[in-house]
Amino acid sequence: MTESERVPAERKRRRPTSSGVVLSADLIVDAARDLIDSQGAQAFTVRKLGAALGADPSAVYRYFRNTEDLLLALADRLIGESMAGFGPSGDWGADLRELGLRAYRSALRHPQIAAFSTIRVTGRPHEQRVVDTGVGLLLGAGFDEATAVRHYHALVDTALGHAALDAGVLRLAPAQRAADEQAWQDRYGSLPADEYPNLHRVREQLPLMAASAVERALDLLVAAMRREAVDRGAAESGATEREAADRVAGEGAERAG
Amino acid sequence: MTESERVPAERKRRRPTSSGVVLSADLIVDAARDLIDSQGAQAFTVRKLGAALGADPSAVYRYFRNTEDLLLALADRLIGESMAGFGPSGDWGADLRELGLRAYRSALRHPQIAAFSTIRVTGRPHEQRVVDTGVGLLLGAGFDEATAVRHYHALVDTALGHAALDAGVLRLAPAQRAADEQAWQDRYGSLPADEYPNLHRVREQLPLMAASAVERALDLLVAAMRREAVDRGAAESGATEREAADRVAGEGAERAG
DNA sequence: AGCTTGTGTCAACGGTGTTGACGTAACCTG
DNA sequence: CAGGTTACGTCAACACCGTTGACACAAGCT
Repeated sequence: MTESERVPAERKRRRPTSSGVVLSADLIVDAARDLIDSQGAQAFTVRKLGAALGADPSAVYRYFRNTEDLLLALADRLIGESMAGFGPSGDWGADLRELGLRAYRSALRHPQIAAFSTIRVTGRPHEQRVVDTGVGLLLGAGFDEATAVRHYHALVDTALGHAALDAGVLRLAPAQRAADEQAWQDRYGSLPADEYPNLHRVREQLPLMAASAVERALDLLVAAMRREAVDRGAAESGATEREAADRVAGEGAERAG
Repeated sequence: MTESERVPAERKRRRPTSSGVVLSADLIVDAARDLIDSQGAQAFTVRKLGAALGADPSAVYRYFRNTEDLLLALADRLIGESMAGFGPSGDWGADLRELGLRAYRSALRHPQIAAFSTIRVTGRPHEQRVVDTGVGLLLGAGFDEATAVRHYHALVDTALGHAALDAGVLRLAPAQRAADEQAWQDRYGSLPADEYPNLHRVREQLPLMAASAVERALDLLVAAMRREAVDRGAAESGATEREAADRVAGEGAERAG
């Protein structure tokens, strides 16, 4: 885990800090996550991290090249956590939806990280595991390699994109969020029917926009993929489909351990 | 435009700076955009902005409360620019796709701005115009009010979400981007077939993931909406039941507060 | 002409990430 | 059990950052 330390070799000389803590890459990642969770996103600082660890801030640089490197390691850990306990149900469409939702939720749980690091391909083990699973679901559904990759990409990026979007709302201070919402209602609440006829017509439905659209977007994506799979299945014979699905299911069970 | 100045009143005493430039909110927004466009996102700094303007950095605070206020004003301008020249073609699906793509492109054109400003509802005229147009397209396609709002929301948020995602890549310096891509290929290029069977199988298609998935996602969304519209048209009487079910299902996904 | 005051400038504060030098303690060798 | 290497924690410093309060001055009004 957390492979990209500054010095990739295993550590032997584990000297405790002045406060007695024995540092490690994992411990630092833990502290970073706790800091972000408890203090809020903008409270994350190398100096505060050092204080939370009971160590000099610069000690972090013995383990990570820079803060971004550290945040990437944190992002990968979150990916792993979000997928804990996930196992294919047999319905590839529902599984893909679940996969996207899990990515969304975990990204959203840590707004700062979501807005900053879901944008990067971490390329780390947890991420690779998820990609393998997701692509496997689509291959099992009968899509060819290129289409499976493209559809997986569209689905996951959509989930993460919504997360990045919604994370921004969470990053706002509560007071400002309330003010924003009020301003929104003020502006959209009373619309001139002649100038904005469509907005006027749907004015009673506009509060629907306050909720995240991620589930709806995922539903639509999966629906489109399902339809496409059915069309493909009608054209060819669906014999291969069941075999591949079995392969995916077996792999998911193995991952849990 | 640019409404949220520190002092909303119109300015009268326009004293030139030491370098002879006469400041204004618009001029500052212009300079900020030029700076971001030319120097890159992370080059944006109040101090550098001051230098680019030929003024003391603190002069900016006579026009905007803080940097975020300034960037919001900039975001507002971009919304207007992105929709310039848009006109419905008659194919509502294609128009919706175009609407989403325009939102995506304009957000992406200024990565730094996209990363944080797509999260805010500006509630200003430009935005209202876009919402009215998009909802109108869906109403014209035969969707009821609630569905039109929800589908518009899903489409636009997906486009903006992808923009926020892809903007992160653009925010990286070119050298780092290349290094990232190389690292990505190294990690995903040679994966053990036994551990990652699906990734191994699609390994030749993985470069497809380097490109943005926004068009593919929009295509899938529009395809799903088209299919739904056809179904609704075919069985007009059964619409009410499905609608009620939708409303119940949609209530679970509120943004966390 | 004189007064008010808006506005540009200056200096400063308290932060930030990051680095290079340094000492010391932990491990390896003998 | 002694000595040497050196990894790693610490310290001080650098170059930035956003933001603010005091100040000077010129624009505009009376």
